[in-house]
Amino acid sequence: MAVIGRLTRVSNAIDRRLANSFAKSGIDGASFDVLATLLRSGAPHSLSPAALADAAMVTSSAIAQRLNKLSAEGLVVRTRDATDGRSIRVGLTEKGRELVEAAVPRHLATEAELLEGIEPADRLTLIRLLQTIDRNASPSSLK
Amino acid sequence: MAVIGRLTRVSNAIDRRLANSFAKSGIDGASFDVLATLLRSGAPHSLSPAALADAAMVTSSAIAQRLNKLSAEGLVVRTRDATDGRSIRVGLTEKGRELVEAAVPRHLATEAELLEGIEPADRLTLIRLLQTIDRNASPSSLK
DNA sequence: GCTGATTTGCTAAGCACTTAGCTAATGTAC
DNA sequence: GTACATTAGCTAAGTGCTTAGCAAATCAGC
Repeated sequence: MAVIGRLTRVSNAIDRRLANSFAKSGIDGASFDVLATLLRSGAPHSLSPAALADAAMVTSSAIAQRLNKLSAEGLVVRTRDATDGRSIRVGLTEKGRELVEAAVPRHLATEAELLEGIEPADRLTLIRLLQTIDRNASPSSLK
Repeated sequence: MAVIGRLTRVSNAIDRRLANSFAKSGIDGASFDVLATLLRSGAPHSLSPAALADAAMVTSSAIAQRLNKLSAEGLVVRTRDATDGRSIRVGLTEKGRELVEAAVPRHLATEAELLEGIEPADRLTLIRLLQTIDRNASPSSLK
């Protein structure tokens, strides 16, 4: 048994492994998360802080702090939205784009290493089981 | 695909669910971790901070801070080890024992809920796959 | 078109962890 | 038996998250 404990443990191990991979790209996991989300969004590589918070599954406050850091490093720029004065557009700078484009392949390689020795069929099984747990963990009626 | 991302996501969902369960017992996850480890250790329910850090997979510094909190709440007591002046024995107080004994059944029930709808055979498969990823994540030669 | 409610993003404060570095007790080499 | 290294636990400082709460812009009802 001890499924839940093991899952948590593996998640922590994965975190450490990925952090190690990101460090080699001169970045941290939270920053990569933001930059990669912007990159994936396609041209013009800009999203609102709210959209970034949603994608990262953290609070908008956490995103504001990540953006402060990334902005100070010159990896993203914040510009006011022309059509809605409340909104902000977060865009990748040239430097930010180059950094994340270099980090992505290394990250994918690390993820591939983590799944080495697991057959495609088993990967699908794993996804199915995780989905079940996810549903159990987030019941609409949270007691 | 996206196995790794999903695993991290599920782990976070589990954390939130367990935190919700612990809250109903008037405790937090980190505190429960310490108290339950002491309870599991059997009579006289006392371990060293180093042993607790090992079990919780956090630094000894983190354990020292958890113990400061638990001690202030009267749930554990620190006593010097008679045979080794450097060592400390962390023991459960009566209050701490009662609290954790009340929290355990609720915690087990929550874990059971999380695994609802997963057959015993699938649980074994899940454990096997997680073990593989764990091994991949912690290679002796961490590059 | 004005007023109150909502949306958006932010800062401040609190929390639990980490790393760095400290003190005190014990072990080891000679 | 003295000097150096090691072990055990701790505090201090830094990090990145959370919740609480703020200010500014927009929306909705009348």
